[in-house]
Amino acid sequence: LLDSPFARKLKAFVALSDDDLNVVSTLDKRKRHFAPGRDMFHAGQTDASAYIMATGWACGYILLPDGTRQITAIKIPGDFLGLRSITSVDASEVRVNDLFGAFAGTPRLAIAFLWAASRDEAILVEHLVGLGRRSAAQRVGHFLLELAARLKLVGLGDKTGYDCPMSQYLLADTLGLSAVHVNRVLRELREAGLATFQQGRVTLHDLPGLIAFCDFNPGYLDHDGPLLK
Amino acid sequence: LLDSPFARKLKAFVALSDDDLNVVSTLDKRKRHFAPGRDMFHAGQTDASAYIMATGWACGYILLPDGTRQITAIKIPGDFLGLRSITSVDASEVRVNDLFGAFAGTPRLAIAFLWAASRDEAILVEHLVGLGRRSAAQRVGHFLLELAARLKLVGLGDKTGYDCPMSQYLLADTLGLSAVHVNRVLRELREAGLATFQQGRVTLHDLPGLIAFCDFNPGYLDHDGPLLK
DNA sequence: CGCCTCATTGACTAATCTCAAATGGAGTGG
DNA sequence: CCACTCCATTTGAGATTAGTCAATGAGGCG
Repeated sequence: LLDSPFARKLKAFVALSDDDLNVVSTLDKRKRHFAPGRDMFHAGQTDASAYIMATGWACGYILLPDGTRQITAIKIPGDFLGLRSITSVDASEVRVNDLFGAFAGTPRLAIAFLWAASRDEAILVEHLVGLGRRSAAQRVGHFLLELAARLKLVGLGDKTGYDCPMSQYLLADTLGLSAVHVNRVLRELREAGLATFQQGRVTLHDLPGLIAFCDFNPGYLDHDGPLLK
Repeated sequence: LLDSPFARKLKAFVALSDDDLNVVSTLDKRKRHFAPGRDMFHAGQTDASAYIMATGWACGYILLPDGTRQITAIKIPGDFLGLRSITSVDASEVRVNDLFGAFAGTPRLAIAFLWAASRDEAILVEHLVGLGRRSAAQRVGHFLLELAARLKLVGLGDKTGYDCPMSQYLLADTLGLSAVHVNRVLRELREAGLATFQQGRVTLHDLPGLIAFCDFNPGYLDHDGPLLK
């Protein structure tokens, strides 16, 4: 339990005592399972619960009246969320009251949560920048690199790459592109020897090259924090 | 003081007692002034202060190595921020410790701050959706409508429109477009009789028409809250 | 006046989307 | 095992959107 993805992530950036970690593990009590494609939350739902992902991937999204979809966040194990599952997801339900209770006794834990929230916002901002000002190829590459870094932090993936359950359609709706164009860009990256996205597996063939190509700066993923904002 | 834009905004969504409002006004003590174009914060700066805007406009932005800029947020009076000023800005500096002190005695105030933070995130998400899935014209119109709603909440603007100090370049960097294209889109909106953006003034000639055209749903600006996330 | 910045417009280019079709694997029922 | 369907991927061709480059005005300001 002390080695859950969530605890792993917090430990990487906020010094937590064994007592703090024990409190974290008590939050992990109420386990729930979600089938692939199932909605964990609905828009506007004011629920007194949230979830910490243990296994699986999930995304948050908005549907527009013309039928298009924009994915607003991709969540992996260790992330805090209220979203929709992509793959089969195991998550711990956390009641708001439990959370406040946990904070009362362990202030460092509150700081860790604030740090995590601040990081989530930084990720959101980085996606905004990508949608606004990066080319399709840079956007795709940047996203693949971000996922690699986030997964590594919770102990997933390896030197060569990582497993990624997203279809090219999901990638398209995440990056504001058409699925057709995502496919073409992936081919470009593959032919340039930078990265491969195939059969549920992302392989980073030329990490330094890809980082240079996308102007990827991981600072936003391991920032100092938490900032107040 | 009880009628500052910030208090006004909070009051609109969270029931605050006179005591709560008095605590709010104590936060407004440390007034500061920022000249147009001046940076109030620098990237990555881990400062123990934040600001509440009283007058003026500000924006947050990221500069990319190729010289382009993406504006990540536009802030108006009543907003909470750490950013850059567009016009001359008056703001109250708030120390983190003061904030925690204020929360300790007035829990409803903490809820109000959480609500405001949650609303800021909803605005960010809506911009993300716009960049990813809306046409240039819808994006521009949607943004003009959002500003109208946000300004109205803090008592700025009127039935016909509002004053807006943004240049078309700033609008372009906010919406992920080129300044030239922003100009063209504004002309379209003008010729369609929907809205005018000229001489620092936004005039909404056909509000229902513009709302329909942009699929503007203000729900994200006055959501129930605060949600946990 | 001379020098800015911002707004405006035209002509052309480039990026991305849409439509359409072909491919290929995974499951399903016979 | 085979035929069939479903879904994701792949590719091509042409249309559309938005960007780039370039030039001209219009207004503010020393």
